Amino acid sequence: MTTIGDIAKLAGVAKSTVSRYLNDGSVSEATKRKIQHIIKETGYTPNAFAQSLKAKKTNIIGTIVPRLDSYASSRTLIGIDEELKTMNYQMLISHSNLDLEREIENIHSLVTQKVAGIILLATEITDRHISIIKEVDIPVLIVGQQHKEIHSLIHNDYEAAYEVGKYVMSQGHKRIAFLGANEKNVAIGIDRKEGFKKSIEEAVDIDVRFFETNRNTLDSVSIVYDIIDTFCPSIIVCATDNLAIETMKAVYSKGISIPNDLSITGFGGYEMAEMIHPGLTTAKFFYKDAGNLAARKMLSLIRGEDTPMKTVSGFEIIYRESVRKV
Amino acid sequence: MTTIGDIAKLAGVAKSTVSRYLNDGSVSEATKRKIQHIIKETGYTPNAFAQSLKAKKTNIIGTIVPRLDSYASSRTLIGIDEELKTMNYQMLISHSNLDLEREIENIHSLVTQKVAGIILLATEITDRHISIIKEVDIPVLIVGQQHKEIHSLIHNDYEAAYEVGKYVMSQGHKRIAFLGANEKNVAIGIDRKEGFKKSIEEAVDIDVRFFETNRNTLDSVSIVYDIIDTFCPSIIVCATDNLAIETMKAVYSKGISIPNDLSITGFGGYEMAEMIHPGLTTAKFFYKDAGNLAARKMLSLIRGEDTPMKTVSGFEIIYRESVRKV
DNA sequence: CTGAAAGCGCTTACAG
DNA sequence: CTGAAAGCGCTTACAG
Repeated sequence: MTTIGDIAKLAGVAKSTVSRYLNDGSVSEATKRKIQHIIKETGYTPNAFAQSLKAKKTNIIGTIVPRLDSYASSRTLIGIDEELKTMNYQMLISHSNLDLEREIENIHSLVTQKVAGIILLATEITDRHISIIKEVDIPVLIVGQQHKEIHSLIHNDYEAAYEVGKYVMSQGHKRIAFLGANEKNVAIGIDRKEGFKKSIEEAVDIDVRFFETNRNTLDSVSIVYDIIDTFCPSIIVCATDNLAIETMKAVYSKGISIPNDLSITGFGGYEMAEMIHPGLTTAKFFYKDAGNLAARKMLSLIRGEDTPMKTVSGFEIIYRESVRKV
Repeated sequence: MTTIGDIAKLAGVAKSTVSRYLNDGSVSEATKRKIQHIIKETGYTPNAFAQSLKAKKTNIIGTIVPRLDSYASSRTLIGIDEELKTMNYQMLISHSNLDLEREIENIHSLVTQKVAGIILLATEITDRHISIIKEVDIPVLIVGQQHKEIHSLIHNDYEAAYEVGKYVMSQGHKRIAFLGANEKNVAIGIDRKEGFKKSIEEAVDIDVRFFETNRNTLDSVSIVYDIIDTFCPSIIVCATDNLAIETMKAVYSKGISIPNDLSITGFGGYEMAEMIHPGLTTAKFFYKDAGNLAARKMLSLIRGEDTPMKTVSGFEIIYRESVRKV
């Protein structure tokens, strides 16, 4: 292992000069070239531990992800990683397994590891989150949820749901079931529902009913059976793509055809929404782009630049075959 | 930030004693209690950089993942992380984005970061992989592929494919299409095909044809149309679940019904295979368990224990509605 | 622009 | 069982 001392000796300069070359760079052109050459030759890379020990900061951004096996999370992480790399930062992932307790522990342990900042892919923001985030002295950015006291990056759940609602009505649907998710997840459980509600506000002559699951996926098919038996809608608007795909399955199992007898929509724009048959009409969010954005926002937070508390990432409605015009 | 020096002062002992308490622990009961108490009170956690700088090793296991947004990868990572935590190790993920060049760079950069070992979720093992893995002086474990010169953990692709083949024939299928994946991925492209071939060796009166895509998913629907038009099988055995799901879609688009007119099977046991309609018959691999196993295997490699070069993780055939008895 | 020196928070022989 | 001291590989005032 070559150290900064070896480089210095080979270049005939002091360690501090090599260090300066590596950092601020107030070094003469001649020595610069000499050092550069030697570093290339030896394949020297600075010891990150020594750097961090001395500099008391790292170029590591910690991320906390509730579920590694979720399309939205993975895509967001890919976006964060991609952007961080270009800025010479590194991403460290910690997995909370949907456990809010563990999420808080993870914040602590990332702080102990002296990460430069934390990006939390959030599901639910509790008071304990708020207080620990404020108490910690590195920037924390939440993605997917918002809170007025914390920097956040959200998807435009509200607008997306509004557009979905408008589209559904434009297709002539009058008996509409909205299958929502648990309200503890504000973005998915509440914002999507409220955006949808807004869209039907001025509609006349329609019948809308709201249903809710305990999670972002189906707890049991019985809720779908219930919706069909008691309400008999022409369309079910589901709050997530996974929910929509599971609903489709439950619908089929009753011998009902999609979209001929019943239409379905989702939210998310997961890869699967396109792969299945019929293709799922959905509001697509740009998870990877949001990840890029989050990384950039984190960097400006670290640099102490003036950064808006809330950033909103876009969406696009994808029209596929799961919705029929009535 | 409290340091080991603060603890020492408060406890009235030397730093080395505190350090000893933290490590080997040859400390008297009395001082042990004293130190323990102070550590608890101050919430002291050792500075990981200083530790690593001095000890020249870390308790970090680097993982290299080709795609973060793949079910198999995510579940494996969850398994690795889970197990590593119980052994007081930490997982560091680096993403290669399916780029073999980057995979090799990642190995280098993990080594630079002094990780204790590397787990590579492999897709393709090239000669350059072999040589860099041998040249590096920390243990490297590949998961998902095998190579006789490297420690590996594989899924039982061969046996699983054999069982799938046997099952398909037990259901009376005689015109069978096998839709394989790119052979560069040996586990998926070759082992699954060979296992399947083995199962049909002694079958009489059947007609089997082999097709191949360039990736693990469908490049275009035309290959499915081709299979149907030129061969007209009663079942298509697909080398991955994603391939099977996309094939189902292509099949539907021709107005063909599954499984009435055509049966489909996959490999993987992805969450989606269950969520779609009809449910996909598939060989399920235990990705999370494999991750657990990989972590344990890595630890015994680090400890220099005697470890078999190759470990094989199990599988289970899941029977769902996508296959019909003819 | 450059170098000598101190120090970041630990660990590890060594001596007692 | 315990402590003093050296040193891991860097960075950063300070002085020139």
